[in-house]
Amino acid sequence: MLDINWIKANPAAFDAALKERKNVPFTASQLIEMDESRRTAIAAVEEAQAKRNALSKQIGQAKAQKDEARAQALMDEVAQLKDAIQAGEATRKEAEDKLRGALAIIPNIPLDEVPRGADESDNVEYFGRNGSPETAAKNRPARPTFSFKPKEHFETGEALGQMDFEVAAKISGSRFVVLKSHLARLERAIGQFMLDLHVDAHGYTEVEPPYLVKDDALYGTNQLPKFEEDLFFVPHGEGRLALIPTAEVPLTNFVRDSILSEDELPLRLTALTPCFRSEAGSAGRDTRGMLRQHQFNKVEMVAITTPEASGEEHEKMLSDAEDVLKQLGLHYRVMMLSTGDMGFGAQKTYDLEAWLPGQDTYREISSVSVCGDFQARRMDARYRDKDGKIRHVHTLNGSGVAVGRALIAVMENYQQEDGSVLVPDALQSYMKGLKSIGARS
RNA sequence: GGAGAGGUGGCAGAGUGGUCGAAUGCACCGCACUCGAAAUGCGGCGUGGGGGCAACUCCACCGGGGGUUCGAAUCCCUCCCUCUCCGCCA
Repeated sequence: MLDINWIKANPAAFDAALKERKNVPFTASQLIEMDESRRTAIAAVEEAQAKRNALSKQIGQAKAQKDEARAQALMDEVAQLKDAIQAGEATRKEAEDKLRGALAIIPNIPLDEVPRGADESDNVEYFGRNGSPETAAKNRPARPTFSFKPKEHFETGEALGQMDFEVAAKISGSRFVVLKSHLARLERAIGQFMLDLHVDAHGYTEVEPPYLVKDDALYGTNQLPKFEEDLFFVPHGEGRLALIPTAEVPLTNFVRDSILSEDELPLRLTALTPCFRSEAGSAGRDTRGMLRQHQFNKVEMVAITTPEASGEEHEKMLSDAEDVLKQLGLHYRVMMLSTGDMGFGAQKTYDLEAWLPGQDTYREISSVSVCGDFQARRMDARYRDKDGKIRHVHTLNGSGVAVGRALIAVMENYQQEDGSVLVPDALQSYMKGLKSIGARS
């Protein structure tokens, strides 16, 4: 949620900044007009309320003095205000709802350094603050070479008899997978390894959050009101709960409706959870394999910071995610998303794309975003700074990383010509020392 | 799921229809005393919004929503949550 006062002060910047973002339904002048109506309505109703309060106070005094005649006269007078107040309040609510509803579907303003562009073809490769293609090549795992034609993960998995889409379809339909045996264990190992890494080496607090959340929480992290069709809901009492599409939802909402003190920041949380997405708009995309599923596991990182610290925290979070891929020996690149490719709530997003030799391409395996105070305004998450001033926090979130996609990357990068898959060094202790997953395992 | 009790400021805890945004204590901030600190004394100390250059002023908020009333923290309805007991249960 953007600040209407900021829009009022910077209408041209608002219109210019959101030009590159998709589906921005309002101009600054429209929003400013809504705000004018809102404030007019507030002024009207508050004037009537002030009058009513003053008269009511006099009634109390008159009654205390046993002056019933005067009390009655005042009561008659104030009774006439009642309709005006009720009507005024309705007008006010309508005006406020209209403005809030409009602001709720307006995406965040990209930071200046974000490349302007229409879609992912305008994304720009990123090598770090002081990085270059050379330093990146030196510091990241190299792209593997193969003496045979590498297979896609589902070919390998099905040949191993440990990845089963048919059984999954029987049980749950399309976009589900069943993992078995050592591949199931490898999936578990990857998740445990990543979670441990963020907790032990990167300073995050491990969290086991609820997987079912309320609409309010979804609103706070931007899934509602605009992206309802991407979610799974279950009925609950008179209402409903949603299955989390990402642990970002429960973790970020930790700070909803609260005023933190500055020395509690930064707050760094991580969780390994299943994620549930209906993938409503992606019919026909990535239908083969387990790249795009209705359910997958993911390790999520969330950070809550001061406005001053969020930029640096974003770089840290990126490097925390990169560390996972480095330790797993997976070749990757980092893309800074263009304005047209960024998510709704982001000010700036880095995507980590792992090299998938079976697909002969890079695929997104992590997305790390800084949201500024956009979510904080929606959640009313604030902190008291050193001078006692209350300000909105900044929020960041990033995958660290998607477990299912990491499994794909491991399977494709560590595959052998005989169809077996080597276990990366970092995972062997999680696999009881197992070094290779073969057909007989 | 049933019965009962409760939800008030950072915390504890008064307040059952009018001058209550709310006593008191703790915590916190400033000042005085002190070499310094403690103790003590004095003062300050909620959030959001409207108006105003400002001083300031008005409105709303006592779990959420709705209602009664000239007037609601206080009365009524409803929902949520917490606690105790019972039932069920991984």
